Amino acid sequence: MSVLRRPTDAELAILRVLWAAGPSTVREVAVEMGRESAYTTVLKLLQIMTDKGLVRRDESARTHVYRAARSERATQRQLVRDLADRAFGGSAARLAMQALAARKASPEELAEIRGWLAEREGKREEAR
Amino acid sequence: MSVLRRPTDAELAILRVLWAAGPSTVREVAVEMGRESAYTTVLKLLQIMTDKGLVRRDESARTHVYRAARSERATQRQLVRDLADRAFGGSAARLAMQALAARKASPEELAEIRGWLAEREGKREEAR
DNA sequence: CTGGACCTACGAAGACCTTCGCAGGTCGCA
DNA sequence: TGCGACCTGCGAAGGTCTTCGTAGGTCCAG
Repeated sequence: MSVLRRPTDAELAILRVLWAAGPSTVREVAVEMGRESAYTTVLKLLQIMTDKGLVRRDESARTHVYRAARSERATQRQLVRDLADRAFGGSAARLAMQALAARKASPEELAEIRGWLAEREGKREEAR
Repeated sequence: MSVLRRPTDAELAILRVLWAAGPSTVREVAVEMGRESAYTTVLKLLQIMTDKGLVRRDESARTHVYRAARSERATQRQLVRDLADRAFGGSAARLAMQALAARKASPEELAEIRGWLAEREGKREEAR
């Protein structure tokens, strides 16, 4: 288990599967990822990720079962923070604005954000 | 000039300097980055980045002058899109929400975002 | 003119990432 | 019992990233 680092691309692809499908075997992950990578590639990656602490392995059965060590949300936050630091001078708010500008958001999503901001505003008012 | 790829960490650190300081020589970039990396490391990176098309080099003088090939904004958008695809199912709006939740934004920033959303809302109304 | 300060180019080392083949063990069914 | 299907662990190849020393050229102050 080495230092905490952000997941690499291939690792993130595997985490996505684990988050969506829950605890899975190597084969399940490999199938879910299509035929893009060989079975042993997925296996190796999962072994490495276990060493890094990105996933946990249940070895009680012969066929091991892997699950993500951190939640999707927590990982997303880490990635966002990381990107904010590397490319937005540490400002997650500026990152958010670029994100909203970069891609059309659905009306539902915009509404959700407005709601979130309103709630936030409410809290600030309370704090006075 | 190879395929289009996202800038690596070290490359991004250099781009940050170029965006902030404008066209610069290797020495200027190296000084700006402190004593963390040797002069020749910065030089090599800038040479590689020139090959990749990330920076442009003016060789008219003996001491070359480098400038970022793409604007900070455009690069930020690329990075945001990339992260949205890799970790947010392609939804930049969900990324934006995580960003707002991940770090406290200043009131000014929140106000700016509200303003932006209001403007957006206005456009939608207009479009009816 | 000559030494020191500077510049670019190059090559190589070492660390990671990603890929996959192969070896060797286990399981279950015909 | 024996064979095929499966599993894990291992090792190595090939790519990228990052680092920096060294070589060789230019410039200018003394």
